[in-house]
This record gives sequence, C-alpha cells and structure tokens, in this order.
Amino acid sequence: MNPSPSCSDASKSTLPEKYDPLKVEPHWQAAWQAAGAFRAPPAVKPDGQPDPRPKFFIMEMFPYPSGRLHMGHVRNYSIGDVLARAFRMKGHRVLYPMGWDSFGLPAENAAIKAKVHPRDWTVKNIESMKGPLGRLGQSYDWTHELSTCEPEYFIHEQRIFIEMWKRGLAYRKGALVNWCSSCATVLANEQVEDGLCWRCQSVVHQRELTQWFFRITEYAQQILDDMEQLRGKWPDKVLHMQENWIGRSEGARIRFALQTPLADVTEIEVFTTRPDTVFGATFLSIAAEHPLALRLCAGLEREAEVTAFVNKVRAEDKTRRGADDYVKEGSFTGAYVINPTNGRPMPVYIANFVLMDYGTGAVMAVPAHDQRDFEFARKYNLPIEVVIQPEGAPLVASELTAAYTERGRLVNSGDFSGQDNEDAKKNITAWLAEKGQGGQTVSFRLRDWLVSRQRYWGCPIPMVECPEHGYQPIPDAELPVLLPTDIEFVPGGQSPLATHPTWKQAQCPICGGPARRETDTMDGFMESSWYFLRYTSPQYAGGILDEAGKTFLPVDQYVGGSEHATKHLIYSRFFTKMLSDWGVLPSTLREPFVRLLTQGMVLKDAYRCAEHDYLYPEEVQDGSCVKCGQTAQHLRQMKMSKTFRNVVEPMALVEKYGADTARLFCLFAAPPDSVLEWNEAGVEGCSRFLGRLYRLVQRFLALPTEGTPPTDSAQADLRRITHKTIRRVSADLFERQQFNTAIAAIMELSNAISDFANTQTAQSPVLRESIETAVQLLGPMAPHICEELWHALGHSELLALSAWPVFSEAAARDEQLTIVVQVNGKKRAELVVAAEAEEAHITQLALADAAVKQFTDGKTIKKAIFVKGRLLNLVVA
RNA sequence: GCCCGAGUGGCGAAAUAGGUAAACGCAGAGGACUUAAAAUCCUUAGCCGUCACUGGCGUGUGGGUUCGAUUCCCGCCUCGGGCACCA
Repeated sequence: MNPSPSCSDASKSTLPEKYDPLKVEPHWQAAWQAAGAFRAPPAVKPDGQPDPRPKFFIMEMFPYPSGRLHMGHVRNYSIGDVLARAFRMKGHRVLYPMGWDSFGLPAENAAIKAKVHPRDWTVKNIESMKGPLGRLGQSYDWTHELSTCEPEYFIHEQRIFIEMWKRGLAYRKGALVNWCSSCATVLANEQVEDGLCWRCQSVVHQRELTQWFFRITEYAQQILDDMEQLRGKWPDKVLHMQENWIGRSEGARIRFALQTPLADVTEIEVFTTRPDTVFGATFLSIAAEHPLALRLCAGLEREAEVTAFVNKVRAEDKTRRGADDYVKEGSFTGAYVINPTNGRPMPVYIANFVLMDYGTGAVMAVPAHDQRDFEFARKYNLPIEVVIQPEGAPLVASELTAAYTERGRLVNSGDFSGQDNEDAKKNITAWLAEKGQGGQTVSFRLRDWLVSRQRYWGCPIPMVECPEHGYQPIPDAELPVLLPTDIEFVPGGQSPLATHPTWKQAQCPICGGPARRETDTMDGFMESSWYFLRYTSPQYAGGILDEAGKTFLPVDQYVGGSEHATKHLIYSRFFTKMLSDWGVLPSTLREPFVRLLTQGMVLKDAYRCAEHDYLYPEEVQDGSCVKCGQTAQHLRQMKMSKTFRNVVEPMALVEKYGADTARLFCLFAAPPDSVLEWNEAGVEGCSRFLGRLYRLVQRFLALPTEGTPPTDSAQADLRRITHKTIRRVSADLFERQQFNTAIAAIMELSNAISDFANTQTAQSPVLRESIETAVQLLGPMAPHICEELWHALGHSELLALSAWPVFSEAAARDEQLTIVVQVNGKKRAELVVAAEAEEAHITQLALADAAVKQFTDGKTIKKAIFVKGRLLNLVVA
C-alpha cells in the first residue's frame, strides 16, 4: 500500500515545520480506510491456509444513537481503540466492530415532538454519529456494523423469543409490575433505581398486569457459579454487584397447617433461612398480596378491618413501601396455624413489610431472633420466645431490647435443645422433611425478567393470541414481524401498536381463525443481550452467526460502564448460557466476555450563581457571575451534564487540538477505571507533549538505520531506557491496562531522547531506534501524529500495521545500580555500584561512606539486611 | 443499616512480590530567546529548619507486625459506589 504523501513525504524525509492536526488527521484516516487496515482477518486466508495469528475480539458497549457524541463516549472508545490497535501491532487477528443500539424511547419521543418517524430520526442520528467516530481515529471494522432496529437484525431476536417460548423460558404471568407513567410502559426490576425509572427518573408505581417474562431465574445458579471464570478478569466491583443482585440464600421451606382449613387450602408454606429457630416461631406474617390474605378472614367479624388494611397496603407503591419512614404495620386475620414442631397455635397476620415476590410471600415470625419480628411482636403484644442462647448470660425474653441474631445453642427446642444453631439448621430441616412438613431449599433475590413493553419503537413480540388456541408463535416463514409504518404519534398513554386499526388483526397459525397480534414490543435490553454474537457475522441470513463468525468468540475484551453491571451484563451472560444449551453456540462457550474493563465517569467543575443558577465557564470571571457580579459557587467535579453547564463538546475539542490530544488526555489524566476530572490545562499539556515529540522527530529524520552498536555509555544508556520503556509500555497495555502510566513512560523516553540529543552529537542508529520506538509505542494512543512521524522517518508501510517493538533483555540490563544504604531503616546514602557487586563489597563501601559513618561510628552492627540490587540496611545499637 | 472501594504535594496522579515516597503531567517560581509578547527551551520545586548540608517531619487518623509499611493486620474518621424490609 502506498498512501499519497500529501502530508509527510517519505521519500524526502521532511516534515512541515508546524504540525497541523486538522490536516494530518483526516489524511491518515483516509489512508487507513483506503488500505482496509482495520478489516478483521478471517481465520482462513484467501489462499485457503489458516491464519496462524491468535484472534482478538474487542468491543465497547455500543451507543444509543442519540445523535450526539459526549465525552463519556470518547473516553470509552479511546480505551477500546488503544487496545485494538496495540493487539493488532502485537500480531493478533483483531475484530473490532461498532454498531447501534437503535430501538428505544427517545426515538419515539422525538416522533411525538418533532413529527419525524422514529426510523428516520434514528437513521439520521446514526449517520451524524459515524462521522465524529471516524474523526476520533477509531479503528473500527465498519464491515461488521449492525443496527438493532433493522429487520435483518431483529428477525433473529424474534426467533430467539419463539424458541424460548417453546422451551418454557418465555411465559406470561399476571403480576404486580413496575409502571412508569412518563414512559407509559412497564419496567424490569433492575430498571427501577431507588424507586425511579432508570431512563426518565420519574416515580415508578405498581400495577397489576399480565406480561411476558423470561425465566432468567432458571439460570441464576449458573450465572452465580460461572463467576469463578471471571474472577480476576472482571472488576471485583461488578462481580460483587451481580452477586448481590442474584442474592442467593439457603434455607428451608416449612409448611404450617391451618387450624381451620379452607375447602381447598390446608396449610401455609413459608421460606426461612433460620429453620433453627422454628421452635420460637410465635406467629406467621403474610404479604397483603398473598392469595390467602382476604380469604382467611372471610366471614369473621374482623373481615372489614382486614380487607381495608389489605387494600390500603396493596395500593401503596414500591417507593413508598421501601421508604425509610415506612411504619411496620399489620392486621390479625383471625386465623391460626399450628407450629409443626410443638403444636402451638400461631396467629396469622398480614404484615405490610412482607414481600409477595420473594420466597412464598409468607414468613414464620421468630421475634426473639429477628429484628422485624421483634418490633412487630412488641407492637402487637405477641409472645416472644428465646430458643437460641449465646455463651454467657442467658437471654430473658421479657428483657430483650432487640432480637438476638448471632450464634448460640438451642433451648426450648425439643430434641434439638443443646445443639449448636448452625448444626440445628441442617438437623431440623432434615427432621421436617422426614415428617413431610418441609425441606431444604434455595431462594434467589433475582426475579424473572419482565420483557414486554407497551411501546412502538422496539422489536415486536412474534406471537398471536387465538381465542381457541391461546398464545401461538408466528410461523417462521412469516418472520420478521415488522412494525407498521402508518402510525400517528400522539403524546401520552397508549402504545401506537395497540391503537393501530388493523395491525393487530392476525390469523391463528393452528386453526387459521382470527387472532390478536401481540402489541407489546420487547425490552431494549433484549437487543444488547446478543449483539456481540451478531457482530461476528452481521450479514449472515441463515442464523445468528455463521461458522467463520464463531471462530472469533468469545469477546476477549469488553469495555464499558459499570452502570450496566446488573442489567446488560447479567442478561448477556444469561443469553450466552441459553444459546450454548441450545447448541447455537459451542457447549463450551458459557461466558460472553473474557475480560471486562469498566471506565469511570467524566467529571468537570461547575459554577453556580445564587441568582442565575448554573453558569457556563465563560460566564464566570474572577470567581464572579458576569451577569450580576455575585460570587459564583465553585462546585468541584460534577458529572458532565447540560443542567450543570459543564459539558465539553468532543468535536469542538477535536477542532481545537485534534483527535490525538483529546484521546491522549482521556487516557493520561487518570487510570481507566477511576473518574476522569476534566481540566483544560491538562489538555494543553497533552497537546504540548505531542508538539515536543513532533519537533524532536523533525530534528532527526535522516539518522542511519544500521551501523555500529552503541559505542559509548551515553548510547548504551539511551538504548537501555528505550528497551525498559518497551517492557513497561507492553505490560501497561497488554496486562495492566493502565494507559496513564504507559503514556508517562513514553514521555520519560521522549525526555531522555531529548537530553541525549542536546548533549551528544552522535547521529547513531541508537538514536533512531529510540525515536522510532517512542513513535510506535505511542501509536495506539495518538495514532495520527505517530503515523505521520513514522512515514517521515522513512517507512512506507502503515504504523497501524507495523510490528510492535521487540524487547531485548540484554539491552535493558543495567550495568550499574544505585544501592540505597539505610541505618536502622533510615536512608543515609546512595551508592552506585556495578550490577553484579556482592554484599560484602557493598557493605565495605557503605561503612566507608561519610554520611553512613556519622550514624554507625562507635556502634556495633547487629544485623545487616541486603536486598540484591536495591538496598542495604545496617541495624546498629 | 449491610456490603464493597478509596483517602499520597497547590492539582491530576505514580510507586508492577514489604525495600530510594511523590515518576509523568498541570499550575507556580527563576532564567534564556524576543524591541515586546506568545510559542519554545533550560533550571527549580512536599513541609519545617539551616549560610549550607549528609538535619527533622511527611502517604486521612490512632495503634500493631517488621531491620524496614503508601503497601500487611486491628480500631476510628471522611468521601465515593452498590444493596436496602429478601425473612
């Protein structure tokens, strides 16, 4: 390949005096494009021979095409691009794709507001985001691009849905669901954050609706178990969040017989993690939503009171019920159950803190050993019975001020009295199982995934409902089910699909009779649960992915935000396991993402005036508001947002400094996983560094490429630093993923080259090697300027495709070392010695050192600690 | 409330197996170049003391382990994140 040298001229080895990123960057972007430099090489080469290079599949979390790129994207994609470019140079077959998460509510809102069709709005936004991504220098292989709102994409999603339905993994269930009235749709549990909608932050209410669910709980244990494979490769924080979200707890189910059985119900089953305390259970609490809540009191004089209480609790939304000041209340149903361990009658209460969708919606109350039950018992004067005694002073029920929840020995527990409570858990559970009263069980906090959405701009659920045959899938030949295009978008309420005059009219695939087409669409998280698979073969029509595509799996490196820890990342793991079980993916492929890097947020200072609220930076002068002169409040490091008026526009930044500077700053200012504090002076600093490097290279374009090895110590030193830098940067990029230190190392090398160039006259190959190494090592971070310099240094092939510098142990070896001499652990001197110097020799030198002598004279050396190559510590007394 | 993570110069940060604390960069100070400025280059730079140094102090805080602790252990404080009646 021979890029047109309109910027640097390789043959003449000259560079324009001044570096102009706005001219140079687009030039090399075009050259990479023309060379197809970023096309993912297939496993089998065109000549039929296998490509021996290891594959490397890297991707970032794809964006929702809002039409605007923000700094968070720039940070995310810079990190991904560095890794993609570095691994490419390291000799990997890199697949680095990009796509669009293009179904979703904003498109629909835009349709209502601006009267544009969601599709047109989305397609236009994608177009307007692609340019800026290219302008950043992202090395994506666009031949693998996908957009999830396209029928060629979502037809596979509809097939997955149908397969799930056939396997009982997709089902309909009437339940209390999270309803966001602003989005006019339901939400999955993980999409409710602090009682608010994850998308629009409005309060979520509960509604009784029948909806489509995915049985993700079926995979809960596997999702938990397979985290072992991810440990050390995913951030602990994310694994921990998933663990908490899944919330596995071991316990027992215990059945309590009703004292007065109903016609069809004779007992109430509870879930407990404390079967060891069952002898101390003195009442039963059930949820207001429990099917027996209203039945137990039927016909009793308490009926009206209980019904009123149940209705009151049922009407309260989740936010209310989770609030700090929510008062624990209950109502006695009038019914009793029998404690199977001791025959004691226990009153059954409705309690407003018992959750219907965890365990069985009923709990045995042991007030002596559970804080909630304790408070409840005190409030309603229910008996408290101690059945676990700690070591030391025994507990007396009437004197308790709080429940005792620690370990101890059982008392008042029949044959189990005297046992350690941990042993008793197992023993009592086994005993109850033997009696047919219960057994060991596991409960998860994770709930099934609610996937139906009452919206238009989503993937249609490919089902019809026949009055005769119930829900039936659309026959495969009729897929994909497309969205109707003749839609009028009106604000508020009903899904346009439900109100469309004809779209929902369909035929039952079994009897051919009229059937109602499902008007719900799928949750947007459905598309992102498998897009990484589709990236490998986005054009393949025969299924989700083809055989060649499979060779790229799994994703070796995924880069994104930790805000998806319990949503997207759990769903994707669920899908991978499911598809692997079905044989769509190899049976050994159980996890989608080998390594995960979660980048931190981008923050910036904000200013606020008492009168004019948040101010743009240019509205603040000398700490005062330019509008009214009042002192502006300086708020440190707030999340970048329009509200705070502290947003930095990526493209404005690129126009001012160039993409390389923007990338470099994002990578240099902080380690990737911590917050990035935006700071204009820091950006200037990065820009200046690139300028320094440019001028440095400019001075030495015509150095000899070959010749004598280092002939003096200055050259040997430079060579040593060069190779140490190769080692450091390689480790930082390929193992540690610490780009800030990689850049610092290259800066040090650049400073060393500069020092050498200023003091030495040798036009040596060593100098050339060091300069070329610096340019290559920086290439993944600042690809354009490095590509320019690389060609100016006389290379005709692309830096982006050049081979990563090879580290030489011999060249990096130190001849002399600085040994720190400590006396009693305090540094007193430094000695420069030959690398191979022995302890005895160093000790001798140390004792002769004036500074050391000052602290050792007249004292005896009791002990000497010698750390080879590092330090000598003399312990004196 | 419970569970994680983090606290290092004026600022962002570094220290990769317990071994020179502050690499690299920003801001600052001084100087060179310039009629001047910008840009650039050089020097300096934790705090205190000192003519000076090879002195003292110093990684949120109080203890501990160690010849030696930013690093390991225990208590406390502050900040950030996650979960929050999960029985």
